[in-house]
Amino acid sequence: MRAPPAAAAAAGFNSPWTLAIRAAADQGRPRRAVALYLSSLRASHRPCPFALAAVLKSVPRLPAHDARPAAASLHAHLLRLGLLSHPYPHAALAHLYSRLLPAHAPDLLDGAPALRRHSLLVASNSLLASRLRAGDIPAARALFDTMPARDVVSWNSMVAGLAKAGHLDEAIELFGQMPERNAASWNALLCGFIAQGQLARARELFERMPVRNNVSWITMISGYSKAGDVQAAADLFERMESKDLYAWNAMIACYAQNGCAQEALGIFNRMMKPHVWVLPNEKTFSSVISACSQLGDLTFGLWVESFMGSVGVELDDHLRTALVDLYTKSGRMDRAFDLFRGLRMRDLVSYSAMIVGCGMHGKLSEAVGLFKEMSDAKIDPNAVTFVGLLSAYSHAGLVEEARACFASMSSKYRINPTVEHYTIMVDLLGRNGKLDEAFQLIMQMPMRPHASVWGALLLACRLHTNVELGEIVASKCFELEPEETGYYILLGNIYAQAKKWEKVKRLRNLMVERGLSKVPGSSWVQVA
DNA sequence: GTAGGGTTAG
Repeated sequence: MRAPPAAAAAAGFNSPWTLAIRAAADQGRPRRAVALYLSSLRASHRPCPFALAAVLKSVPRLPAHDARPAAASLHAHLLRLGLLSHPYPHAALAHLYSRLLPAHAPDLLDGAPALRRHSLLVASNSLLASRLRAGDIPAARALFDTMPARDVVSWNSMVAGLAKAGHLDEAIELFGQMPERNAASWNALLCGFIAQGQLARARELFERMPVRNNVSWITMISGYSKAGDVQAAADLFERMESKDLYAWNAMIACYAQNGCAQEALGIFNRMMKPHVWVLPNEKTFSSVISACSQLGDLTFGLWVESFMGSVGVELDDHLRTALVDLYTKSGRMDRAFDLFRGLRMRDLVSYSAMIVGCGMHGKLSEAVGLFKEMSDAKIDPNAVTFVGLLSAYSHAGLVEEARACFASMSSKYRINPTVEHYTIMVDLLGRNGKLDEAFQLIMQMPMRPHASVWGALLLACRLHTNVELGEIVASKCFELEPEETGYYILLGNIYAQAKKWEKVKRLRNLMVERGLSKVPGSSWVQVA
């Protein structure tokens, strides 16, 4: 933490209230920061400009719909108190508006108070950051080159901005020229390597950085997480000395996003232990709910929902969407619809979650209605949306509609069908007796057909007792998943239905030969 | 006060 300029080192800069508010803002607990500020007002009758500056810092971290009203009321509050021209709250407010309404960013430099040198530097840094956030590297560069003074924050912003925009060489060059470096400077480079997918290089840098802070660790952990290296992420997490909320959230998200739902809940439980006890926030619960959904653990999900209320976490749109996903997967469609209707803003993710849910539960007209509503709202669908829509048609057995929908993906929406879309189509065509068309579709797939695609067709061959195609398809399945006995059973069922007892016997011998014999014999004839 | 970390969908 930079010391305040001598003149500003007035009482209040490091008062307990200010420190607590600043800490809450830095820990990503904006609501707590606001609550603390309100308490500070009640506790002392003299409002403190430094406390105000600290609370303003937390406003951009509030949920989007709360940030603007909060900014407006704090602005009015400043005016009423006559503190608008105090350099600290003024700079904080200017910065805040630059984040919420970036178009107004140039206003940052015509300050209401006569800006002293250091305040001018802070304001310039805000403007620089705002140009970098907008991705306008030339404008940022121009400002950086003409700034009368630069401090480590200016350099850090520039290095981070260049690195994230993919100009790694320039970032490294600038980093080399820095007159002074702190942990954030190293983090800026680290972040750049990770953004470019250079994990090994990032790790090397991480290991030889002279200073590391929690941000460095978490940047590295989430880098591994995005690269799917869960083990590397977990190893780093365990090595961390003081795990803050961001660290716990990063690890829970890592597990949840990489399909390790059980482990995600395990980490959450650890953080809830009395001797650890870190107060969770919205991000924590997003990942936890996603893990519950993957596990289909409705009971735990319901507990989480009520627990959120008890720790004062508000149900925002992200959380609602995560819950929509959980409830649709658990078959609680009414509850899911209620949550969906309560969204402040419906977006691609929430529409897709709901459409997929409708698809899973055969609610065709709802799925189609939602898709239309979403198109009317000018929200472009993505591959997930079509998984939902296609499975809705598939459930209803509407071959013609599904074909048209599938074709429109690439022709109208420029979305390449994935294995999953092909699987749904193959399953639908197959179940409706269009075995040849399904087979042709698999042959046309631009990617390598996964066993599940062939498996869907094999199921259809059983349904329609097609021995000839069934044998071809089964051989593909055996090849792709040699350990999976289910395909042998399906083929056996086809033979049995066709009364090809000789083939049944030969298949059983084949299974014994391949060491797959521990299958109850009864399942062969069950369907016959 | 300005830089830097975690965010939901099949």
